[in-house]
Amino acid sequence: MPISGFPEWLPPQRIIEQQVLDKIRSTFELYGYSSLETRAVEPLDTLLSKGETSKEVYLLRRLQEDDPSAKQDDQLGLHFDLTVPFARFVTENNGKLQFPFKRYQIQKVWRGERPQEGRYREFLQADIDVVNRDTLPFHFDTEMPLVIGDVFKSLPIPDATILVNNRKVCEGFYRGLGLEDTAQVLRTVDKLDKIGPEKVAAALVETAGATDAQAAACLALAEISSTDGSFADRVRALGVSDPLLDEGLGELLQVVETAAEHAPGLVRAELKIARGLDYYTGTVYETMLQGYERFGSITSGGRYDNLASVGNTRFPGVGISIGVSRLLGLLFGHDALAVSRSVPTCVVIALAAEDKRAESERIASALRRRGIATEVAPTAAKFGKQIQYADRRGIPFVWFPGEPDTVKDIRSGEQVEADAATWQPPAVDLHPNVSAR
RNA sequence: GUGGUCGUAGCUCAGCUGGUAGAGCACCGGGUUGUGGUCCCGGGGGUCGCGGGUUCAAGUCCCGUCGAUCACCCCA
Repeated sequence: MPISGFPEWLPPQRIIEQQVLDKIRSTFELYGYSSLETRAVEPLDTLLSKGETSKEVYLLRRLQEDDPSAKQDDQLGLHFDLTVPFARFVTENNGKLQFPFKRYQIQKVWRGERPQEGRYREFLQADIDVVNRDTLPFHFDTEMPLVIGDVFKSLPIPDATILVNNRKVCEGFYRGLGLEDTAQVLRTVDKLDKIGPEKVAAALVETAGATDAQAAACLALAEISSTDGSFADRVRALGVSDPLLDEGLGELLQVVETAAEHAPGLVRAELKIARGLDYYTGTVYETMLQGYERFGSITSGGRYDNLASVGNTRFPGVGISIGVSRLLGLLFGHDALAVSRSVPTCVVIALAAEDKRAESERIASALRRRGIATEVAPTAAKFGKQIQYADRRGIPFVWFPGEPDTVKDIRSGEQVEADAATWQPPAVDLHPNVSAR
């Protein structure tokens, strides 16, 4: 029986997932990120320390616990993202790490929310972060979208757009406007797509103490969107001035312009996005997959200047995380990915009779020694059945022992003489191929 | 966590106002004493998600529960 929110894939889907993970991993490493794995659990107060009290955290409990109601101090919870555990890890090991520290982490995370399509309670995230001691140069903020863009380019998936904003722009703008509760304004404006400008304006007046004019200005800011640097002029044209606003605009401009040079069309400044996690202090990212916009962001992250510290030393960071399970779940659900075979096997060695198994196994060994995934037919059934065994699984070759041996490409029907010591399948057939459907 | 919709063979679905289950595809076997994908013939497979209730009788009505999905919340 399935458990709600805990998806499990079938073998062909798992082949796709592993190849996707291989691409993600190799791309991360191309940019110099080191792999890290942290434990699944963190002390509850670590998980909740950054004000994420609304998070649905799964708790860990022993069956034989003496008194479940007592000892809440050292309560453990499953992590709900990879950034908070990473920040904890950095502070814990700061003496052994070299900064700036670039790491990637591909692990399961857990959130006790109501599942829907593309929303799970247990899911895989692929996360990169850069952390430095004291201050982190801003150019790392511009690197994040480039890494993600390269990952997506290497995968057979629809085009994606990375939406970028900067909290300093919003906070500076709101403050320059005379609104003090910038967090509340941000939360309200974030609902723009859902409830529309009229309701957002009304809510701003009601909950954030805005005047009609202030509310209108907030909406005007939220409407701004561009794939080049023109957004900055449009913001300035709104006539609000504030040092933080200027700083934010400069940063956002760098992200957009860097992306425009290295990956045209990938990034768009979108001044209405906010991102839920409230530890972000500057740049924020989210990603829309073309054709899947209604399922929300498949990648998100941002800059956090205050997440980690030891004594009075700060460890600011910036990171972004790919929602691997969401991405795959959506694509699987829409039958958008195909794989050339459902098993790793490249060659099936036919078996003429059960007492010839040793001979077939010798051929299989010879092929395996040279890296060709090979299995011997499970029974000495009629050759037609053995070919069918391969065909059902999408295995491209069937090998017939004989004098001489022959190998048949069952897609074309072509059968040629072959020597197990030298025969090589076409490179594309060595492993299952994942493609868009 | 709150509310709505849905849940019949592996898959897609049929089953009228309640009378104890069917099709196509898939699968297995045979025609084809041994190199498949066509065709023909035959076959297996369903506690109608699960539990309870109403009724002489429930796939069909009611309640609960689990699962899928949608909205809210939140977010990958």
